[in-house]
Amino acid sequence: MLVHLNFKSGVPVYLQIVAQVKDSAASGALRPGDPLPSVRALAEELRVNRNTIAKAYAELETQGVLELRQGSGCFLKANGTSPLRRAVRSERLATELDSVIVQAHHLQIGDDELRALLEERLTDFRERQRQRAEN
Amino acid sequence: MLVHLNFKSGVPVYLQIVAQVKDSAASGALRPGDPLPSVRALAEELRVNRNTIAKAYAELETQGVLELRQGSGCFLKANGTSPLRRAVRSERLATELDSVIVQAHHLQIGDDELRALLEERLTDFRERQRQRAEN
Amino acid sequence: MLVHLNFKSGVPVYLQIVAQVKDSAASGALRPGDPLPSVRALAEELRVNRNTIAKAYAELETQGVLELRQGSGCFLKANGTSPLRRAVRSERLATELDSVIVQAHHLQIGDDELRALLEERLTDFRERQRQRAEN
Amino acid sequence: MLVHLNFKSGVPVYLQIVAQVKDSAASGALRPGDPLPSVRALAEELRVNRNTIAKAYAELETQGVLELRQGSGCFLKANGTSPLRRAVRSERLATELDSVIVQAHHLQIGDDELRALLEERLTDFRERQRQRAEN
DNA sequence: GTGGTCTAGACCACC
DNA sequence: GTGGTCTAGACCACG
Repeated sequence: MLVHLNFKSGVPVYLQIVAQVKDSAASGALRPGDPLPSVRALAEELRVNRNTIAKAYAELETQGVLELRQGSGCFLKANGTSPLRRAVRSERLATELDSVIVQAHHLQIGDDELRALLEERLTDFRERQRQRAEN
Repeated sequence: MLVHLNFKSGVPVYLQIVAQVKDSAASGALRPGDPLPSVRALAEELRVNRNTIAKAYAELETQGVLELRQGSGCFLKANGTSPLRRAVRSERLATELDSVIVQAHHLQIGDDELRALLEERLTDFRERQRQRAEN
Repeated sequence: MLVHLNFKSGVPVYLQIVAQVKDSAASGALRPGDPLPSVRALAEELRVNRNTIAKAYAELETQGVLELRQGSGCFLKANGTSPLRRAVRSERLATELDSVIVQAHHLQIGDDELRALLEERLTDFRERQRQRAEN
Repeated sequence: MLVHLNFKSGVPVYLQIVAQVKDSAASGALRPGDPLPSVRALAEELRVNRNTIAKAYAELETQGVLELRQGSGCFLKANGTSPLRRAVRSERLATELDSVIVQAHHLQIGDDELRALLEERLTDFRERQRQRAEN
């Protein structure tokens, strides 16, 4: 699992988690039957209260995205949301990219610098993924 | 002024206003020196309390986007007035980029596709700016 | 915490609180990481509305003096975290110095006497800091 | 006349004017019978509404500091405030200097830089005085 | 008319 | 318990 939280966006943390799990399910990154991290594990990873994770998982369960099985953990349900077409997935990202571009304008950051920053963060991200895989 | 609010998103109303004014300023829909609707007028238009608008405008003032003058009103500031250090500005954008990268990961969108999408949105943004400039 | 309010001065209450917290932080009466009274507690102590305290604390957060954590409270940040550009910082201080110079002019206090007074207050300030450090 | 306004201090502008005129009178910088600038002249100089100046002058008149003579202008009254002793005058400035020092601490501006900044502003001030005298 | 401050009291998200 | 947001309505300073 890989969740990135923004504590200052005003979006409730548990909804950020819900959205990211649903995205993973819709895109096929998570497949039916896949296990999710336990509440306490994810809470520790994200440095967030367990109640917050529990709330997100509960919300995901009522939405039929996952299934909580007592004692054995938490799994992605088979009849999840219908997988998103490639175009739809791009569209979602485009909205966020637009917001980044506006922000760059106000911070007086030019296009080239923005591209360079993207490369930097991508490299950083891949590095973190590798470390995660080794553990 | 064109501000559209989503009361169900969970995003604070005042932050929605901040984002949309910044967007208008960045795209050129609003130009430096342009007056914005008065606190009272916008509050009435959006059917929101005066204090909520005041909070949004105050936030925009601290971000250097607009200038509030007692008794006279509210005006768009010239760009290039960000009071932040360069390093801080990059850092802020990096946080947003990280969030985009994680979402791309959840949506199973690869690095190359992400780069291409950024170029597409940048082109689009510059195009919109040019159109505004011509009017 | 020791905050004293003057309701007749015409200075907004929330700014009086901001100034006094900054003073405590600068002199060492408050140390990095120290918890501040909760919004509710300080509001009750000062017999002021909760919103007023919240506004003061929010201002102090944007100035990099404290950190507000949802559900956990309010803590003094380490110094050296001013998010402003060096040039902007000098400019802010210059404005205050100009005001001092004009007041000196009105009080018929010459440049040399002003310099001497600055040295006296600086010595005094460093002395107070040292005393705090020893405790 | 030389008045320096701080529009963001939260202190009403008219009270800032009142205080500075009273200081000049108390220190002897202004003497009984001295003329003050007309309402409209001072309003123009300070880029402030004439009502604001009128309010300050009215306040000063009720406090017995000055006298408004119809058609001929505005003059400092003879039985003004008692002149301040040197020690008292220094004390007033000390309070403002303390606030500057605290501000410098938060802006991470060291003692030497502060001294340099004071010299710069003093030079600037004397320069402006000379220009004023030439007109 | 403008924005700024403050109060009183409500509801929410989070620990 | 914590801080964050929002409403409703009051008063002030300023143009």
